Amino acid sequence: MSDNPAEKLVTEFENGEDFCCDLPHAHHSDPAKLSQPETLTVEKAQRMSEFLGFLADTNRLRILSMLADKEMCVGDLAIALEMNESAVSHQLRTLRVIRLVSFRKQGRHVFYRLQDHHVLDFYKAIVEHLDEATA
Amino acid sequence: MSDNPAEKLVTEFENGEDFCCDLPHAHHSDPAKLSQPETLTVEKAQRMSEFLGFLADTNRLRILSMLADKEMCVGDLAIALEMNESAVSHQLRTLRVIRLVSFRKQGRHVFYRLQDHHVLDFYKAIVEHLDEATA
DNA sequence: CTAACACATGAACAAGTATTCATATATAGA
DNA sequence: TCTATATATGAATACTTGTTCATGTGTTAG
Repeated sequence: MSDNPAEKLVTEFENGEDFCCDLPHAHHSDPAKLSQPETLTVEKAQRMSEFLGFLADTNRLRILSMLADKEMCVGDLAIALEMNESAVSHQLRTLRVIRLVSFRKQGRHVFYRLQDHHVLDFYKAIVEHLDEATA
Repeated sequence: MSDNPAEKLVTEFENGEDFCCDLPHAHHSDPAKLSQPETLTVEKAQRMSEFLGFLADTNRLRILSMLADKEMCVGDLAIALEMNESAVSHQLRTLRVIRLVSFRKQGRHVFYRLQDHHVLDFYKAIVEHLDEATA
């Protein structure tokens, strides 16, 4: 919300042809400038893709969707989502590892919930953006 | 690789116990209410995960990061990202298919750019949220 | 104690995917 | 025309990942 990177839109092209492409690949952009400040470093891109990859699963999204509404235990999640309990447990483990959910134990049950409001906000943001994108 | 489960925070009271869990799984939530309005349908979760999956790749993110700044041709992207040209072309193809980028041909070159502002907005939103999330 | 239950976890298998290599198409220049 | 360049694409390979099955751990009830 604070930073506004790469605001410069992509709507300028035309005029083409003569200001470049004369030599066998005489780079169309200044090589020294290939790494702008806004450009993702490899490391950051890796962290981002890793995180998005964790989100990019139908059942994990459905689990998060459930937990966005209220905390639930493993068995009920399995029933509600019509999934194998083991599968749910495995998915919850990965969600736990990346700190998207936390849990509390109560007797034989383990109740899971979204870790914090950031997760909920991000989840909602994705849903909204994707409603537009895939409309 | 970060194998550091969030196993803390678990410190919750133990009391409870009697207001539920009497029967062998007498669901903790009303079965009739398992599908709330906010709950993702399977179809929507699938579309979302598919879309997120396309984004969940280090090199695709780096390509988008580049194109967020300005349009670029395949060869320059390959050089800037130190990737095989073929790999870049393949990735651009998938980005094209899901309409995240568009292109214009100019002589032997093909210049790619982000498809529209939604893509840029979404990309920025992710970067911001992940800055918080992975900070 | 013993049995039933709730959940976790490791291993194995299946399905998906990114990269590379070889090749194809298309354009520009000689 | 022929050659070099720029990009695209199919196939093969290697890698990742989600699910299932079997089993292990911990808890409650009888």
